[in-house]
Parts: sequence; C-alpha cells; structure tokens
Amino acid sequence: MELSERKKRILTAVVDSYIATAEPVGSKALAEKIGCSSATIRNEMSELTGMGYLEQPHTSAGRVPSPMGYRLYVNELMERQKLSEAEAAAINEKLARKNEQIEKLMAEVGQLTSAMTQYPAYALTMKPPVAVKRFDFIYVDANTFIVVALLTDNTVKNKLVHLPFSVHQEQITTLNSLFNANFTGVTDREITESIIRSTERAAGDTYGLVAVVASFTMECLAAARTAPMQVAGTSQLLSQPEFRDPDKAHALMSFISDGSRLMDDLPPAGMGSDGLRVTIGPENLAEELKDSSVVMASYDAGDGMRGYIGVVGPTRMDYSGVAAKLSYIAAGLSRLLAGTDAPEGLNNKLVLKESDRHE
Amino acid sequence: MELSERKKRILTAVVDSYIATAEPVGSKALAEKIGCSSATIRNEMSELTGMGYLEQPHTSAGRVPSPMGYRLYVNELMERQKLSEAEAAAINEKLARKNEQIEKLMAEVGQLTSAMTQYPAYALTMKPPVAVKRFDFIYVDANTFIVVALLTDNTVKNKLVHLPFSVHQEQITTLNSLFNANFTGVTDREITESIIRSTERAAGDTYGLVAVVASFTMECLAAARTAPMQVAGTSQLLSQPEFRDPDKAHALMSFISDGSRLMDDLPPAGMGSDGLRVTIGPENLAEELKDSSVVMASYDAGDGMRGYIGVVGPTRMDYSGVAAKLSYIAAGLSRLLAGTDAPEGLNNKLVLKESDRHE
DNA sequence: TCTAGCACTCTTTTCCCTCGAGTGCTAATT
DNA sequence: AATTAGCACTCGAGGGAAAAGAGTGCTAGA
Repeated sequence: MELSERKKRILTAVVDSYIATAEPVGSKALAEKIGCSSATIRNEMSELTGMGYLEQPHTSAGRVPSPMGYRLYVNELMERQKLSEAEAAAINEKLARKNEQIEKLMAEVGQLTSAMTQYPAYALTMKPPVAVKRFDFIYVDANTFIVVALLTDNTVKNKLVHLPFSVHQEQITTLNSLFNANFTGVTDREITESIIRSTERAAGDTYGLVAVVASFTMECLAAARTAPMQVAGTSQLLSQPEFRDPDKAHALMSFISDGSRLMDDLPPAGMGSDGLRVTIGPENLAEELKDSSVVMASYDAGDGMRGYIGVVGPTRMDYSGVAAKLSYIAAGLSRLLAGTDAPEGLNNKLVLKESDRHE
Repeated sequence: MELSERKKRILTAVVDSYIATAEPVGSKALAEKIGCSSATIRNEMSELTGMGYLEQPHTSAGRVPSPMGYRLYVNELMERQKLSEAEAAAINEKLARKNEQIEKLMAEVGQLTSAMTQYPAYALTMKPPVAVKRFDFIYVDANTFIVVALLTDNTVKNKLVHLPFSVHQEQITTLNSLFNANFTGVTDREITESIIRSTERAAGDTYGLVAVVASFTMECLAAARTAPMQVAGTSQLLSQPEFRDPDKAHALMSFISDGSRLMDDLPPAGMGSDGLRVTIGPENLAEELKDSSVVMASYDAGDGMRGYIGVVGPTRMDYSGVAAKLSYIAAGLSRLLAGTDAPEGLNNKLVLKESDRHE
C-alpha cells in the first residue's frame, strides 16, 4: 500500500530530524515544517506507527524511525545529495596521489572515507585468481640469487634466496627455464604435488631449490588473492551519542577492528544498480551489527577486480550524506584503478544530480 | 631523603591495590597487610601525601598514588614479574611463525602485544639509511621492462615500467649498466640533480627513462627508511574504568591511532639499561598523554636496526606485568630478527628472575 | 477532514536526606 | 617516642520523592 504524500513528508521529516539530533521527534516540532497542526501530525504519526514505520521509545516520548522506516527512507524518500565543491576537491586531491602499492592505497582510502564521513570505514579489494606470467632468476653471487615473478595482474613479486652452498650461474639459468615451463599460467590451486615432483626430477642437481621457489610462488599467488582488509577511524564511533555507553562502543569497535569478521558480512547479495548497498540494523547478519547500519559502495578495480568501501554507524546514520560521499570516492577509485569513468552506470549521475529542492 | 622501610611497604601496597581495583585505598584495608593499626597507617600515609607520593581525590576518600609515587614504584619498589609458562608459550608460538615481510610482522607483533597486555600497543622498526646494491633490468617486451633493485638491507624492490613507445633489449641493458654505475651505493639524500643529469646525458636515446627509474629508486630508499608504525588494540582502552568517559576515551584513542603523532613522543631520551622505558603521566611530552603512561621496550632488529614496542594505558597501569611481557616479547624479537640472545644484557635476566617473595 | 483543548502518561531533573567510608586529631598506652 | 584506640567531622555516593516538561490520545467542535 502506497503512503499518502503527507505521510511521506512526515516520515522524511522524522528521519531527517532524528538523524540530525538523535532525539525522538514530537508532533509540535513537525507542525511548522509540514504546515498543519500538531494534532493532525499526531494522527498521521499514530498511523505510521501502526504501519511499522515509526516507533515509540515510551508512551510519552516522540517518535523514532523503525528499521522499516529507515528502509523506506533510504529507498525512496531521501534526498540525493551532491557533494560540496570543497568536499569533492578534498577527495580528488587525496586520490590524485597515486599510490603504487595496493595495500597502502587501501589504507589511505579507508582513512579518507572515515575522515570524510565521520564514521568508521573499511576498504578492500577482491582479486580474481592470478598466475605467474614469467619468472626471472637473477644470479647475484655463488650463494645468492633473486627470483622475480611477474604475475598476470602485472604486479611483480620477488624473493632473495640465500643458500648454504654454492651454485653456478648456469644452474640458476636452468632453474629459470624450468619454472617458466612448469609454473607459469597456473593458479595457486592448480599447483599440485605432481607438478613439483616432476620439476624436481627434471632439475638435476638443483632439485633442492625447486621446493623453495615453488613455495615462494604459491605464497605469491595466495597473497595476491587474499584481500587485505583495511579498517580506519574506529574511534569515530565514540562521538556518536548512541555509543556513549562504553560497553556498547567496545563491543562494536572490537568487531569492526577485526577485519575478517567484518568481511563475512560483506557482499553476499547484491549491490544496488547504483553500486551502493545499505543494510539497516537487523538486516545485518552479524549479531554485533544488529543495532548498526552499513553503507557500502563497490568500485571497479580493473582487471576484473572488484573493490568495496564501506562505512559503519548507528542506524541513525546520515545515509544521504554518506551515500553521496561513498559514491564519489568509489567513482574516483574506479577511474584511478580501472580507468573507467562510470563503472556502475549511475555513480556519476548520482553524484552530479542536482539536489531536490528542500527547505 | 630515603623513605623508611615501612613507608615503602605502604606505598607499594597502595599502588598494587589501586592498580588492581582502580579504587582509592583507605587505611583500614592496608592495616592487615602491613601489620599495624589503621591509625599508624593514617599517620604514615599523611606523611607520604605531604612528600608528594600520594594524593587525595577529596578529603574523605582513600589515597591514590601520584605520578611521583608511581615513579618510585616503577624505579625501586615493584616486583619484577616472571611470565607464566602459558604466557611465555603463547608468545613464543606467535613469534615462531617467522614472517617474511617486516610490515606484516610488525602488525602481528602489535596485535600480540596488545592481546597479551590488554592495552593498546604499537610496534615499529627504525631502519638505518639504505642504498641500492645492484640493479637488474628485465626486458619483458618492446613496451615493458621490470626494474629490480637489491638494497643494502637485502630487501628487493621492483617496478614494472610500461612505455608508450618501443625500446630494444640493448637499450635496456645499457640503462642497466648506467644505473649500476651511478646509482648504487648512494643513500636517498645523496642522489642529487646533478647525478641524474649526468646519467641522462650518458643515456643517449633512452635519456627519457632515467628520470622514471631514478624516481623509483628514490621512492624505494625513502620507503625503506620510513618506519611503518603499527598500532593495535586501541579499543582495549574502553575496558579501563578511567576511560568510561567517552570524550576522554575518544581523545586518547584518536591520538594513539595516528601513528605519526605517537612517534613524536618516542625515544628522545634513553631506554633503561634493561631495554625498558616507562613514562608516567605528566612525564609524557604530548598533551594527550598527560594522564596516561607509556611502557616501551626496544629490541635489536639486526643490521643496526632498532625496534620499539610499546603499550599505552592509564597511569594506573599494571607496570610490573606489562614490563615483563614487553621484555619477553622484545627479547624474542631480538632473537628472531638479529639472532642475538640477550641484546639488552638484562632482558632475559629480568624475565627469568625469580619473583620476590610477597604475601 | 482538520484543529483546539485537555487530561493523562512517562521520563528527566532536581533536591534532599541518609549512609558509610575514611580522615585527622587527641588522649591513652606500650 | 612510637603506636593505638576512640571520636567527631567531611564529603561523596545512593536513594527516593517531588516537580518539571514533553508528548500523547482522545473528544468535541469548526
């Protein structure tokens, strides 16, 4: 059943006001904004409460949005914000310093997101399986050589190997071709015992080195696929009134700090068509998040990689502002990492869309 | 002026009790432990207060140690604890998984320290300046080559260079020898414009690539010297009664989270002969730490590198327990990274020393 | 259908009182 | 001279009761 226009306006006003003040909102305060008397508002609010969009902390307090109310707000009612010039500039400037190492970049993006939104934030990149494209073995001295592996995602890994015995330049060269023959083009799962064995048999007197380099290879491939989850700004939580209770704050903060726990709660189902996903309170899987909301944006990290940035906050979160900021940052990352300009189709539209008239 | 034996025992008992309970301690509670009447204790405590070792929150409360009292406690009075078998085993097990990458190791050490002590912890390694030992250029295809730099600290850095034009294998080889001639053995500060210029002149038709590789080189050297500061477990603060006030907690947590700020407060003056340093409340430089204490231990990270691990907590901190744990972890790290067994001379002694008889 | 008015509900704030832990001092005791 | 027992005093913490205030629900009238 569709809500009347006025009910929508009332619900929007309640959510906006509650987001801003964290105080239950009463009928009198809304009377002006909506343009009818408080009694009328009371009737309408009473109905909204009955329908499950609002809640009453107790009989004689104002109304507070229920998760369902937030959901409607997020889906239909909220104003799509545009970033201010200053905010957009700040983000662009931060992202402009291209950072070579993906992990450091993620850490910075996490911090940036947290700083912009004033909520704890996380950032990560999911990588598809990779393989080694080519190996190069560099002979340093009789006891030392370097293995350089160029991966399919165009990152380069290396390892310095120190030996307790001497080798010749030629032995290293042999090893080199052997690895190029047997260990290129395979993902970490495809490296089996039997490949290692047969390579060892072919290696002649350097067979002892095969295991070393093979395990290095597997490490590289595994490391390349495990996503380094970056979390930043957890302490921001403490500035939110709902976390003035240190026990609650502690519980949620430890949960957030543990990236692996947070990761379990990530993208089981889909992102919206605009690359955004909002999960509100009880919609979250993790018990620790039942009173919190998560806003998440995805971006194209190039080469088939998908990245996610997100923000955790109280259900009374500034969804509109956060969504705008995340979209903008995600779009920036897509551009930076993948060179695509509107990876999600709507990111930019969202960001650039003129704000609705409001007052 | 030296304190009487009994005053020392009283001060010790006050500190121990306050550390354990966070409650001001009164004369009656101490009477049993010390073995004389509460009136006597009151007299003694009154004198200790006059001397500045104790403080009274208000007239009719018990006594609380002053920073000066903590200082005396740390310097002379406190029991040197030995770790339990279980604790030592836990630390050893964690450290045993040798981690190749120093940054990841530091992150894990930070988490370990925080988990063991129940306080926020940080870990970092200071590196001496490094230079490049040798360059190797790997020709991949006409538009691509890899630069591999072996640094004096035996780490290997690399960079994949993509060109908008084609190069020949020979040009890369030439560049390789050029860099080996001009850019090895110099630290980041010693790379001047003039070296770059003269290399460019010598480079012939590949002069355009010199700048790219030179800047990569400088990045490597700079990155190798900047210490990656790892902070872990900030949310532990919230379990301390003195940080039940969310504003205080927030202020300190944001300070700690910002590694660079914390770093400024690090080792201006020395560590004690046992590799430990304790700074209590107002002794700290940073304003944010005036109500907190920092316990820090240093370790030998090999190759002239020095590392530091530390713990931040309320002035009412379990100095004795934390010191023991930090010492043990630091000793373990020294062994792991430098292969030295008792780098600070006293670390092991401290750890292995039998506890004083107490009780 | 909206509004004005009013009685009612429930939380929050304030104030005051009591309770108790702990002190400081004095006088007695060792 | 040092220690102890005793006692009056101080000050914060805890617990209601009462008042204040905000908001509701309902009814009657426009």
